[in-house]
Amino acid sequence: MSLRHGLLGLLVDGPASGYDLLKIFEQSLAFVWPATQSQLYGELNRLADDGLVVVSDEGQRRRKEYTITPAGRADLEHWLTDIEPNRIRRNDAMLRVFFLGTLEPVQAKAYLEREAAVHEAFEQLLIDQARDTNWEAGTFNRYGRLVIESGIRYAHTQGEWARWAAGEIDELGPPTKRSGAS
Amino acid sequence: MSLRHGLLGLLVDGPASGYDLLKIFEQSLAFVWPATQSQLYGELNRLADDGLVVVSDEGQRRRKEYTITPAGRADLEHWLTDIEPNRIRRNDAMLRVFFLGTLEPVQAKAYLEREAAVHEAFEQLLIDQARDTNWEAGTFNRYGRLVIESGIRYAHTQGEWARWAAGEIDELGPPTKRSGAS
DNA sequence: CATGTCATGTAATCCGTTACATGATTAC
DNA sequence: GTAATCATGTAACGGATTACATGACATG
Repeated sequence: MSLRHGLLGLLVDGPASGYDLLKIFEQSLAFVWPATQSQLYGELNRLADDGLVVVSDEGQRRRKEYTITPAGRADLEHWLTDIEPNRIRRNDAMLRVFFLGTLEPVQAKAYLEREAAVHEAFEQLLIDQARDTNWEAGTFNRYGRLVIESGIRYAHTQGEWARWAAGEIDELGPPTKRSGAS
Repeated sequence: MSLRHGLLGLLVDGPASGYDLLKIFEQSLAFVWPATQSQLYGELNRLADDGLVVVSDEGQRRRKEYTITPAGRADLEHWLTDIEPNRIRRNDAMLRVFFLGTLEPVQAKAYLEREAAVHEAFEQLLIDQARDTNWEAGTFNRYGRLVIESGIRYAHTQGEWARWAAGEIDELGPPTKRSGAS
């Protein structure tokens, strides 16, 4: 139900169309909660069915403008204060690390160095974005700054970790092959 | 396709049943890639259909022991070296931070302090687990140590971030309510 | 009048979760 | 003999991804 509440949260800042919300999603929420166009339009219709938003205006080009209702605001607040966040954090890149021992050490090391490079680049991207954003405008952006700071710290430690881990490979030595050889 | 390759990776360490693999998943891979019993048994059958594993033995109590095939090993290696990891990291807890401005500052602060506490507790849990594990046994565990170290660093920085963010709330001031009030 | 952008929707498929169902063996 | 553990499977449902489809308006 996170997409649903993501949309409600954006609508607190004012009425918007699905198209508007999609653009905002892509620029801001996408790194913590990506959503496709399909999913977003579907969810808006369901929110309207449930009375958490209303179509407050129909503009040109079939545009439907949605406004959050009091019920929607209540639901958002309930979500924020009473529902435990889902702590499940799937991490494809980290899953692979478990199995690096099945590769030659050179390749395992290459994998970790690539990870380091990716995180370092991403950190720089976030730093640039933080610098170029006007943090004054709107509640939403003010808290967005906290989120981007978390992203920067995350990318930084992951980069550091990957560099350290790449160094550890030499000490771990060659793979032990069970079942097949031995 | 991560569950699939997680299973293949575990089977490199030797033949195992679905039941065995489920236990290993729960203890080790679960924090980076949780899987349910249902999903796991289903995927093993699909792996067998695709010739990446074979049923090498049928034991008591309907137990089926799976062994990875050369094709399975090749597929695992291909995944590890040629396929870019999926970088999408959905984060329910962080999504909420975008919308903390819709709450009273006291509540926003409470949310972040709770986050800090959760991460600090989790960090301690991982530190204890790292201390109590025998890191000598098997390739798998040796790389598992790198993963757990990453978890410790992640939990640590997230905890630090949440404490810092809680402190920032005072400076961000009261929420600006658009659409409804104003 | 053709192309681009604004704007919304549907359908197929995949992955993951929850719940249910059942059988075989061991330990008390 | 009954409870616990080992062991595997199915069915229903929901969320996410991809692809496809279409319409309306603006610009050159």
